Amino acid sequence: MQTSRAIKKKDSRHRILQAASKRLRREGLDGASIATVMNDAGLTHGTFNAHFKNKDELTIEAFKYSLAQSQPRWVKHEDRSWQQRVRRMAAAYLNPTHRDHKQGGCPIAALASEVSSSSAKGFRQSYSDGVLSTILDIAEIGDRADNPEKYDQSVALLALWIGGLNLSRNVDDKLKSEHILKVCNQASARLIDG
Amino acid sequence: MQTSRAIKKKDSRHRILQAASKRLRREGLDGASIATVMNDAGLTHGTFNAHFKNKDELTIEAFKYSLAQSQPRWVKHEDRSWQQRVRRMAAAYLNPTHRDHKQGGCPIAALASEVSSSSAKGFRQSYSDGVLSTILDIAEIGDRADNPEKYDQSVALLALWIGGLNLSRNVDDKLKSEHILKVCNQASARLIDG
DNA sequence: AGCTTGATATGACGATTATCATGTGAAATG
DNA sequence: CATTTCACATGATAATCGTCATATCAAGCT
Repeated sequence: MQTSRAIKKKDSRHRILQAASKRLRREGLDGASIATVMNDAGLTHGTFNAHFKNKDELTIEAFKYSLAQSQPRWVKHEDRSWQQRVRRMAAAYLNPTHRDHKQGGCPIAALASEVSSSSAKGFRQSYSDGVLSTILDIAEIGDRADNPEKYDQSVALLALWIGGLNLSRNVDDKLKSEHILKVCNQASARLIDG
Repeated sequence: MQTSRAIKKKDSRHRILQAASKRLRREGLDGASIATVMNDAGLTHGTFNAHFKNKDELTIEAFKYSLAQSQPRWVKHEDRSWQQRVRRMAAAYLNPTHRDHKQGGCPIAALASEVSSSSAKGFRQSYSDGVLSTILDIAEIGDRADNPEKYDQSVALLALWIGGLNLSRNVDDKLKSEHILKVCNQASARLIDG
């Protein structure tokens, strides 16, 4: 049975994860301090250990949480073709809204250059798993062997998207930033149309 | 005149920048603590202020330093064509050696996802400038107007390279990591050959 | 009702951080 | 050679961090 206390705790954990995933994406691995996250969740910092073993565990869980949240990005639409589908996904990924909402956006892009220097081994593993499953999601296959060509195209697309999104986030000039997004969109189309 | 003291100080500053640029690329913005950097440079942490105003200034200078160091990556070779040149650069960028030597590699890739959350405003500006000048370096032009098509191709290439390098750094499986590099190399070729 | 459980609060701990005031010793100056 | 200058060392400072021991108080159980 779910006692009201258990429900309350589950709800708190959910709020903590929600807050942590936002901070994680917006401010990076070191930015999401426990005190800040707990405060965002409406709790005091000392209660943290009751919900997570330590910060590494929170980081891993928050990453998985945000990855699951951004999963809808890759789900099937009514697309006429895979080419059509990829073009739609590129447009959704490489656009000013996603660029300006890092805290709610793709965690793979948001943490791309921080993972390798993280001391949390489990987090690196989770990120790696996330990348590989995202590639398969883009390709709409369960394994590379199902369609090596599509898999390889998806790898290049994800690389282009992550790189393009981060470049656009880091270029001050608004016009140039949006030009980067546009150009990467076009390059996506060229990569699939062959 | 250069007194021996002035030479010594210049040399110390050089060693600090060298150490900081390595730490910055390997461990990110927060990883390069002053104490660690100064220790790497063979000095004590307290002396830091004699060389730099504060940590933000060090970060900016270290970034510029590493950008200048990796400039040779883009310089002219005896290439038969721009296509040939870009193919050579892609191969030099997207390879296991560069992947495994983050501390000596491209600072744009090493900090790609950390810049936007940095509190150091001057650093974001420097990074932005670095990105834009790198695009021009790849295109071998002085301004986008000189050759808009080449400029746009260079934008997409840089995005693909940064994204691909970071993905390969963050995928645990060695074979899959190297496959990512290979695939992005091929995609580079397709983006230029049209 | 009395007792136990558990979710959260309070507060302290050591470690690490950036910054800065002061001390020291050797190089530069006259 | 006496004095000044300056690169660097030493040590203190306050702030922030992750972690944890203990307290509180309401929910659940007998």
